[in-house]
Amino acid sequence: MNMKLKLARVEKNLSQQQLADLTDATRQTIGLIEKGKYNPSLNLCVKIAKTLGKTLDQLFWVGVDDS
Amino acid sequence: MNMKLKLARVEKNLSQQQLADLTDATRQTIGLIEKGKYNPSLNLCVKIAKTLGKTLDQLFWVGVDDS
DNA sequence: GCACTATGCAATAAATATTTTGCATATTAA
DNA sequence: TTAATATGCAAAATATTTATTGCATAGTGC
Repeated sequence: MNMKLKLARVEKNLSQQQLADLTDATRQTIGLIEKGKYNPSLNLCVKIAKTLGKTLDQLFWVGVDDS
Repeated sequence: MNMKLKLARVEKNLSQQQLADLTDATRQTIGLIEKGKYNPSLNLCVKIAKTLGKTLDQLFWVGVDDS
């Protein structure tokens, strides 16, 4: 479950469908990534991060300072 | 051409083959990623970054402060 | 109740990452 | 010269992401 991604999306008031449209993906793909069900490509990760105003690390890196 | 990745690997004195072994990938995959020829999965990016002691952003993010 | 949006889940198809194998060149060391 | 390492390139096979489609449920507002 990628909480950081879900939180960043909700903070921007975007639905899964809207984020999918903005990143040339589908709703299913976004949903599965948020659920941690798979393993997106780097390009898609970058698109998502830029769309949400975050970096790769902020959305997809398991940092040492995670609680 | 992913220079940041190549530089980080060479700084660690690793061959493409050695990095591939450490990340459960193949030499070809590492070579193609360094050449910018494709689009690795997030999991592989994370493995590579951890192996090289870097973060995703340091290897795969096109930062605003790139010269 | 009824329409509408948001999300989850699942099967199939399509696209593409990754592996496997082999051969090529350049470099370095014995 | 010969052996060994490092890298590039390419074709075919495999694995996995991603798209497509459809149906289900919960919530909201009319």
